Amino acid sequence: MTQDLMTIREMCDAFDVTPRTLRFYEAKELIFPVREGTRRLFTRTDRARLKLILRGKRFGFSLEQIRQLLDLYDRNNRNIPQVTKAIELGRERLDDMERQRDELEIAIKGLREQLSWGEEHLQTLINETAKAAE
Amino acid sequence: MTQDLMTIREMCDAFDVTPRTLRFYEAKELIFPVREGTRRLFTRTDRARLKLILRGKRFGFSLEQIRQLLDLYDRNNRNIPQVTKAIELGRERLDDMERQRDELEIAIKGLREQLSWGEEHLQTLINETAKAAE
DNA sequence: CGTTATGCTTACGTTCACGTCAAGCAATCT
DNA sequence: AGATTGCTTGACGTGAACGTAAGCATAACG
Repeated sequence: MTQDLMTIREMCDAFDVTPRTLRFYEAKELIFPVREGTRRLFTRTDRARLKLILRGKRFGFSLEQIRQLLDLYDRNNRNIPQVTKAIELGRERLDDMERQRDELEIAIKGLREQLSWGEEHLQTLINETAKAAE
Repeated sequence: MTQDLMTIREMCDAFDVTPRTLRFYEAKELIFPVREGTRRLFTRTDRARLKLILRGKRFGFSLEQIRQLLDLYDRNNRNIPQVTKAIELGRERLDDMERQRDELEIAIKGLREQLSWGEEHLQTLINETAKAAE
C-alpha cells in the first residue's frame, strides 16, 4: 500500500535515487520531508515534487531552475509579487521547452538520416569485403 | 566571406564560445583544428562538428556521449566493426531523443496547465485585494 | 540482549565542463 | 626598437550535483 508517509529507503527504492540525493535536495529546499524525531518522512507532496525534479533534470535544467519552477506548483502561495514572478519564470521555462522540442525534432530527423546513410554505407563495405574474398 | 579556415577568435565570435572551450573540445577529441605553425585553424568540418556539439549539449548529453555520436558523422570510416558500433550507439541516442521528445511534450502540457491555473489564481488574489481595499 | 539494518550529521572527495591566471612566443603597429 | 595584440601551453580554481567515509543513535530481528 502506498502510505502517506515514506521513509528515505522507501523513497530511494521507489524513485531509484540515493539517500544522499534526497538529503541534498532537502538542503537545497526542493523537498520538505517532515521529521519523526530525527528521521525524515516524505509526504505525497514530496513525491510529486521529486517526480517533477527528476523530469526537469532529464531536460537538462539545473536544480535551481527546477526549484523556481516548483514554486509555481505551490497552490498555497498567496503572495502576489511572488506568484507573478513564478508565472513569469514559468513562461520562460515553457519557451525553453518548446524551443528544445523543436530543436529536438530537427535533431531526430538529422540523426535518422545519418543512420540510414550509415546502414547503407555499412552494407557497401560488407559487399566489398565479400567480393574481395572470392 | 566565410573562409574555409578560421582562427580561434573568429570561431568564438561565430559560435559564441570561449577559446578555452574550443581548446577543451580539441583536447577531448571532439574537433581537430589544423595547425599553422603553433596556431589553430578550424575547418568547415570542425564547424559542422561544433554545431552538433552545441546542439547535443542543449539536449543534456555529455561531451563523451556527443563524441561517440560524432563518430557516426564521419563518412571516411571504413572500419566495419567501428561503423557497426557507431550505428548501434546512434540507434540508442535516437531512442533517447525520441523518449525525451515525448516526455517533453507531456511536460509542456503540464506546465501550460499549471500556468493557466496560476494566472487564474493570481487574478483571484488581485480581485480579493481590490475588494478588501474598498 | 547482542547483532544487523537504517538513519543522522559533518566533512572531505570526485567528475564534468569549463574559468582564470601565468609565462612565453610571434607578428604587427608606432 | 619597443610596445601592443593574438595565440600558445601549462596549471590551478570553480560551481553543480552528488559520492563516500567516519562516528554515533535508534530500531528491528533472532
